This record gives sequence, structure tokens and C-alpha cells, in this order.
Amino acid sequence: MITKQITKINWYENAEKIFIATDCIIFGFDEGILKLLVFERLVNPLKGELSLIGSFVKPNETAPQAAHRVLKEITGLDNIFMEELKTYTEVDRDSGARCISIGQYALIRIDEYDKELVKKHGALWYEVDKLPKLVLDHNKMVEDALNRLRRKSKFYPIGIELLPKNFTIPQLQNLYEVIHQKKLDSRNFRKKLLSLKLLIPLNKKDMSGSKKGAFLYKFDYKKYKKLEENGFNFSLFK
Amino acid sequence: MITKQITKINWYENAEKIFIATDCIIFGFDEGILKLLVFERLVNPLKGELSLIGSFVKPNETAPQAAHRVLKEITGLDNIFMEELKTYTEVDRDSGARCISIGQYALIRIDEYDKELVKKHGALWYEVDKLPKLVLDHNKMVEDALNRLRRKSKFYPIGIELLPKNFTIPQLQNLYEVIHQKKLDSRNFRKKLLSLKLLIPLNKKDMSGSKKGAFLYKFDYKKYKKLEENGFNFSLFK
DNA sequence: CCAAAAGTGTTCGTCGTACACCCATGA
DNA sequence: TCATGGGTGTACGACGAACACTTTTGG
Repeated sequence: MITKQITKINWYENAEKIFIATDCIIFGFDEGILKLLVFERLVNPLKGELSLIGSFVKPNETAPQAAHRVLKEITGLDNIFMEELKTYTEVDRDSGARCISIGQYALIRIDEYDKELVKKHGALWYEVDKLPKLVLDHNKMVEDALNRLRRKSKFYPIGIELLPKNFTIPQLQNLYEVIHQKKLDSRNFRKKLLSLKLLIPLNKKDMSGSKKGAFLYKFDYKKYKKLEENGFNFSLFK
Repeated sequence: MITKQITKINWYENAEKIFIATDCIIFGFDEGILKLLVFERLVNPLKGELSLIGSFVKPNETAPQAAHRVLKEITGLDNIFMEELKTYTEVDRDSGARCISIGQYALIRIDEYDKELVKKHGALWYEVDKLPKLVLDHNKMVEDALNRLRRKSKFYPIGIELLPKNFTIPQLQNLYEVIHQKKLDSRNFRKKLLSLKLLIPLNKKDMSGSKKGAFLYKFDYKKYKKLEENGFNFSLFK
């Protein structure tokens, strides 16, 4: 027993600990434009430079917990859609110290977040295709997250997370067109979408987008979940 | 400048370093069975128990480098297909110390690895559906990796990495049937596969699987790469 | 000669795609 | 009344799915 304990101590003593951070790639969809929430650093190091919102992972929390903690702090939102992207482990990615980062991308509903809080923390929305230089490897993280968003939204209804809970079909089409940088035929889009029977009609119109107004729907998450378990693919175009 | 330096030091001093490991979920395909390479621990801690093959990430290497290092050590192989799966960051996942792990799954060609080396390191192949209890959260890692393999192999030709470089169409079909736990129609499978024009015929037969023998092919990686850049999906069934 | 796996074509239905007009409304 | 975006139907082609028999050869 004593031997085992000693060996165990040696086992860990042979290794070196490393700083571990998590960075959030936060997307929002505002007036037909895909945007990213970045952060003007209020403190050193790198004060004044732009970066993703991140944090060290603390000894008593998991990486997702750390990410949700900072997201809550800055947007006021719980229950944000967030998913691990990948780790960034280059030896010299952070000149200050050896530090690996777990990239996590988040999709937030632009009508829900706390605008005061965001402003207070020096966070700003940038259009994804007009991004400034960010610190360290953060631009690469954004690029990776965009690719993931594009690929994943082809087969999973994660785009819905970027729209208000009640949304119209033209809004969703517009979102898909922006994400995939491609015009879609509205008749085919609508037909395919409705054939999935995953939208619950609210029989109310949203009048903000046009004079005629467009019917509002909400997504049937429960039904989708059941379908997904049987290998169903949510795909709206090829 | 001095101020900045001091602030910077404080920035990192507020954080705590953590042990960081990487674990490899190594799949192989042998005689129609999907297998996993596990490791009987030769040293403490947990001597004698079964685990995935892993290592701490050293101060001077990235996580993929660490994974390739241990894979080379144990199988003798370079250039193994390997991809990050996800991180495992539960606070108490390792009772010995706070330690997060980056799971990476690997696909190896069962005809290529160094059997002597593997034996020497106490590594053993287990059928994936007859897995024993592994240490820590390693069974969860395997489950996650299997799900990834199933999903990803539907749209990307990663299954090829599990077959010898020269393989037959029935071999590939068999692999797909095993991965996706589903019988496929050989006529439709063959037709679809050949229509992609991604197999280079070798005009040689493999006689090991039947009396008649089956023609050998190799995969046209170059051609696939070009197609993939244009959004092409390698998919052999629904 | 026979068992066992490899290889080959056709039919049918579904789904993706292309395409043009009317509707409702606020200004 | 007109400009703007919302909503609807049809025809065609491609592709996935179902399905049965012949070929080869080692034993």
C-alpha cells in the first residue's frame, strides 16, 4: 500500500501541470447578418486588444462550467447553446505561459441577451466577415467555429438557436442563406421545411419584416429529439 | 512596461495549473470484427487494470504530438489517422489529481502494426462490444468515439483507414455493416460505391475471402480531396 | 459437383430542383 | 396604386431501394 502510494506520487511528479483556459466563440444573428461577440480587454495583459471571451478553468469546475460562467457574466444568459469545438495546444500559442485552451462555440438569440451587461464588459458585436485581428490564435478559433457551424447546421437544427424562439420561415431561410453563403429557392425551402412537420404554427404574424407580415412558428424540440434518436437528419438543402 | 509585466504575472498567478493528459481510443478491424486496443497497466498507479493508451502532455509538445508519440511507441506506426474527439474535464474524474484529458480516436490498419511491440507493452485487442471495465472514464470515451466513428463514417471515407491499403469491395461493405450494425444490399452498395469513381482498380484478386476471389482496389485520396473541397459528401447509404 | 462468396441490371417510387404567379398590406 | 416581401403548385430528372440469378473455384 505504501509502495503504491509512493509510485503514484512519482507518477504525477514526472508530469508538469499546464494552464488551461476556455475561449468562447459566440455567434449572433442580427438583421440578416451573422455576428461575433468579441471583447476589448479591460485589463492587462494585452489591455485594449480584442479577444474572444474566455477564462481559466478553475480547480473546482469543468470546462463547460467555466464557459457558462463567463457567458452568464457577460450576457446575463443561462441555457445558451454551447458545444466544444476543439482544443488549442500549440506550445507557444500564448507567449505569457504554456497554456492550452478549449474552444467552445455558442449560439445566442440576439433578442435575449442583456445589452447593458455586454456594454459594461466592453464586449462588441462584429460582423463575422469583417473581423479585426484578435489576440493569440483567436482568429483561427473563429474560422474553425464557422466551419463547424456551416457543416453542423446542414444536418442538425442548430441554426434555430440563433433565431428568436418564435420565428418566421423567411427569417430561417435568410439565416441559412447567410450561414451557407448561397441563395435558396423559397418555394423549395418552405416545402421541405414544412414536410418535416417540426414547426408548430402560432397563427400570429410578425409584421417587422414586411407589410404583409409572415406567420410565426416555434420549433418542436420534443418531436425532433425523438426523431433524432432514430437517426433522422434535419437537412434543408443539399 | 514594468507595470505591464507585473500585471501579467498576477494574471497567471490568479489561475491554477492542471495536469493534462491525452488518451487514445484506437480502433482496428480484424476478420470482420471491430476491435479496440487497450492496455494492461504495467506500472502503478492502477497496476494490472485496463485502460486506454495515454500520456501526460509534456511542456514541449502539443496534444496531437503526445498522442502520436505514444502510438508510435506502442504500435510502431507513424502517420496514423487520428482526430480529436473531445475533452474530459470532470473535476473528480481522476481520483489521484485534478487532471483533464483530451480524447483522441485513431484508426489503424490491422495488417500494419508491429505485433511484437504491442505485446511487449501489454496491449491487447478487445472486440468493441465485449469491452471490459476500463479505468476512470475510459469506457465513456470509447462510447463517444464509437458514436463519432458511426456518424462521421456516414459522410467521410474514414472507414478506409481501417482496411489494408489494397482492399476489396466486399471487405469495405463488411466494414460498413459492422460499424453501422446493419445489413446492406451488395448490389446497391457496389453500384453506389463505383459510381463515385474513387476506387482505383488494381486488376489483382484477393483470394483469402473466397474461392472465387475478389478484385482489389485502392482509394483515390487525391481525387477525393479535390471533391471534398467542393462540398462533396462521401456517403454510401442513407 | 457442390458450397460459398463475387459479381451483374432493371423497375419503381421518392425526393430534389427548376420555375412563375397571386396575395396582402403600408406607404 | 404600387412597391415589397409572403405564400402557393407542377413537371421533370436523378437517385435510392427492392429484388434474383449467374459465375468462379477450392474442396
